[in-house]
Amino acid sequence: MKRFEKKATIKDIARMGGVSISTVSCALNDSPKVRPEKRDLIQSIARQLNYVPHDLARGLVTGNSRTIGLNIGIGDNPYLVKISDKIIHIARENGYGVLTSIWQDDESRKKDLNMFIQKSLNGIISGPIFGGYDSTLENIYNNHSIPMVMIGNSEYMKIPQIGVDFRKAIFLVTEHLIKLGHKEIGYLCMPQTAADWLGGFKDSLLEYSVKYFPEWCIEGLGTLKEGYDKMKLLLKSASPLPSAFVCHNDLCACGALRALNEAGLKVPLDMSLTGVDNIEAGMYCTPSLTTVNLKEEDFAIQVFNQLKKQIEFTADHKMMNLPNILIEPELIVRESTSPYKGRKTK
Amino acid sequence: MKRFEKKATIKDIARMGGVSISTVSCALNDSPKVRPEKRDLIQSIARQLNYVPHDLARGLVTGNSRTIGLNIGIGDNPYLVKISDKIIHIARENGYGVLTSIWQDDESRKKDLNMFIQKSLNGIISGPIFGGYDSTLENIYNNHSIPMVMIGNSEYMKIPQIGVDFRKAIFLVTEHLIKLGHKEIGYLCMPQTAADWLGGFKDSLLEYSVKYFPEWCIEGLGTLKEGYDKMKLLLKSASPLPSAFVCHNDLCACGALRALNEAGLKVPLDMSLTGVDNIEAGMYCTPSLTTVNLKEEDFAIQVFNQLKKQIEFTADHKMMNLPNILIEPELIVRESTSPYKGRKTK
DNA sequence: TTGACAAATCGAAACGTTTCGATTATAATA
DNA sequence: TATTATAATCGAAACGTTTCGATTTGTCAA
Repeated sequence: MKRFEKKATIKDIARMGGVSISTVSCALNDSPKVRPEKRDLIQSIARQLNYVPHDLARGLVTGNSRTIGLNIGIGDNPYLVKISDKIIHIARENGYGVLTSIWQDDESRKKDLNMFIQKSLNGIISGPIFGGYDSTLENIYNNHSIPMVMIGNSEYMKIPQIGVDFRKAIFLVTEHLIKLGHKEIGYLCMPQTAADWLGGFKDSLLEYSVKYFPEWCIEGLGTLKEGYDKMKLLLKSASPLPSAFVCHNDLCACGALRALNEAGLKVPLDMSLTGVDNIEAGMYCTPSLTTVNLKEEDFAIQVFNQLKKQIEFTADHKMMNLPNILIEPELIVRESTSPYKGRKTK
Repeated sequence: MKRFEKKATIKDIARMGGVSISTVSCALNDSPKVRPEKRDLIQSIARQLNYVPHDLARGLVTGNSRTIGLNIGIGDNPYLVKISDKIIHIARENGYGVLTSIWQDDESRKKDLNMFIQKSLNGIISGPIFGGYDSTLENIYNNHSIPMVMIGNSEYMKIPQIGVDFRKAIFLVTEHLIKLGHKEIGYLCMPQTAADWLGGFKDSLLEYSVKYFPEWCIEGLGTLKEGYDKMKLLLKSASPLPSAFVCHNDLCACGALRALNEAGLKVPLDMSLTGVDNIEAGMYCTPSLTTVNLKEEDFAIQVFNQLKKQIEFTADHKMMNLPNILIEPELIVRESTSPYKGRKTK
């Protein structure tokens, strides 16, 4: 076939092979109803004509687009990039195309989800949503019979969820610092979800009877810039400084590290520092980051599997109740934390 | 509409409104052929029934899926992630969904491209391909009448390309180092595309009459791990060391930086280091990286625009010859390079 | 040879739209 | 009021498949 020639259809094959359209369809789908010799003949004609099945037509009649939608807010975080990457990969291995949308605000998110509905996707993966209630997503879920899983976790939402036990993650790093002898610990926490993760932080302090200093608990997004900016702010205002600092992810920890370096402070000598996510950058920065492994590969697999289950259930017109899943975090100790050796004054 | 109810179609609206199917179609598409009052009535019925247009059906008849395919090998590189992110964003603003595939090897790549063809996409973006000849892509381009742009550049390929003048990029950083007085410069270069980029390196040396040391020209992929591993190797083998080192991207420069740190060498005092890409991690590591800005935003816009042009041309059955585009790189000097102060011996 | 039964093939409807030519309703003109 | 011209609406075909019930072909036993 040359450029600008019209595509061959099942009809062309039928004409050429002197058989009916339905026979061609069966033959191409390897149905046992068609005689092997005829099947081979038809398939060879198809090959000869450079035939490519027309998924739109097929989808229209079967009601199956063999495509899922991934609607994710990566916000520059390599952890979410990895998860997306992996999901796309697994989906492809399972024969699904992945329509991807990356949202930055709620409005674009809504538009994208509506587009997803129009395209009769087999299912939707959306996230991350940590805590709170997202009406956009829940409306889509309730108003359309479409399989969906949500990345994140929120007790207020009825959509099947795959999340990470962030509370536990924060607990782990905090506990680690406390066990190293630190007693003055700061925390850079997410604005929206402060409550739950902050809970992990406080739990840990409480369990080991360490005092909580609200003035060292700063809100900031999980980006390099925010980690840098907020740490700089802390360095300007606080003296003496906390001897250890918990960042809510590796990315902002790297930013904070930069701010500390600029101020001439050594990590971990002058201040221990921890992240969460176990991104590659945290392994190769100096000092390498103590962090929490959130097993992105496992995560992605679980996400896809839950969606697949739902797709199958829905196809069978069965109702199902999928349990929410929480990925268990795992502490990884590296160079950015060390035993307490006193606090630094500016 | 409740879960598991069948979706409303244009037919339902027609019945309910006591009009014909075609009138409904026109009304929903805001055609001037239908009387305003009737239009509003129909649209309100549509809203009431929670009607969502069926893109598969629409695509089947119009031959337009309003979807493009993005087939990209990001290989962990944040620069390519940014470009993808941006492309997806722009495409959405232009009303296109984006079917995404992330390839790691040529086989999965081929499979994904074939899926793209089946889905009757409006166009395909594929890359990156630097140098050499990729038969998979060119076959798809030649055998199917589908608009396509390629990310990268290769003189052997006939597909419209958007690339970066990497030769120039490498030239710029090398020149910068030479102007700082460095005369013994190493280079971590891409394996496949060594020829062209290496050309930029050699050009620069030649122009300023600086000697080329092939033993310091190491091949390695553009990942953190490779940067780290290869720099470690260099540190083990060479003494005295080069006083400056050019990495073919920021990511492997960060890896190399880590290796230098581990060996107790200070950047830039003991060795100047440069990257390419201007990723965020290079801004926030210590020392921050001297690099080359490849203007990913601009890049993404150009990619989409070229594809769009092609889509429009193809729709009009016009032939067109799009010129290849090369993004002009721009040197960014930061902390990782400093004037020559002698070489380090192990 | 005929009849019966299974296997292979076929025809037609259906999926949900768009679109174009035909038809009908409306308004303007004679 | 009759005639036209124009605007609004409609009917039907088409897009490329799948699928199911109907029909034909083939095989074997009587």
